[in-house]
Amino acid sequence: MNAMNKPKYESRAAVIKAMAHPTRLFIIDELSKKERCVCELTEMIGDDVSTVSKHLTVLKQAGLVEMDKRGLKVFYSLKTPCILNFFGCVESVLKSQL
Amino acid sequence: MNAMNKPKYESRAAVIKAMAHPTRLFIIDELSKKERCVCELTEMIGDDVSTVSKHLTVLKQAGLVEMDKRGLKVFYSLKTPCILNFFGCVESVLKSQL
DNA sequence: GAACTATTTGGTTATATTGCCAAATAACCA
DNA sequence: TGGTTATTTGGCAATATAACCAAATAGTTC
Repeated sequence: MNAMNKPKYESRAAVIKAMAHPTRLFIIDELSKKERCVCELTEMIGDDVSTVSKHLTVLKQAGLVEMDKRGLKVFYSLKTPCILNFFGCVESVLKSQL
Repeated sequence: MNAMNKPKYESRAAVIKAMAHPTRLFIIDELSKKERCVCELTEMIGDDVSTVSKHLTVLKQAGLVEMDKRGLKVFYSLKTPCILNFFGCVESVLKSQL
């Protein structure tokens, strides 16, 4: 017996998994204010550029951000602002923990 | 330079990570309809009971579900229904992928 | 074309997650 | 007490993730 529609939950999980990292949540928060190039995000985060670049790739693959190359720089922006509504709920989960 | 408030994003990521698995998303969906015992969820999912039990532990630790032991059975229920609002946004991300 | 800057890709290592089986625990019933 | 059912826990193997460094790529400028 398997009442679970796997593909449906697998595709949802892929999107949510892409958000499930502190650095990527920070990036989402930051991009909700304005677009940013990789160099700016790297400066703010303090990790190696290659690490930040890989996080951005994960977010892009999930369809959460999009990129725009202008000259040497690549600017990333938030594609789906509705995910921001979610953070309020996450905060309430955290508060209910205490 | 590190402009990222790490603890804030780490605690948020912990909650989101708990959701980031197809089986756990299914459980959340199911519990949004009504409480369920481990045996019912296991039957629907089709994995080993121990696997389902561990998924439930992850959700409980994150503060997303709560349990109520009655006799031999343990009933789990959704503690924070606001996370359901999020799935609509996830679906729109998936649609924008095509 | 050479030098420079910004970003991505490849490779390696360390750590975390998942799923199964077997064994332990807990509550019920005869 | 002994047997049965429901759930959790421990342990193991397979796989996935994350971070760093080094090297490759792409676009600019001289």
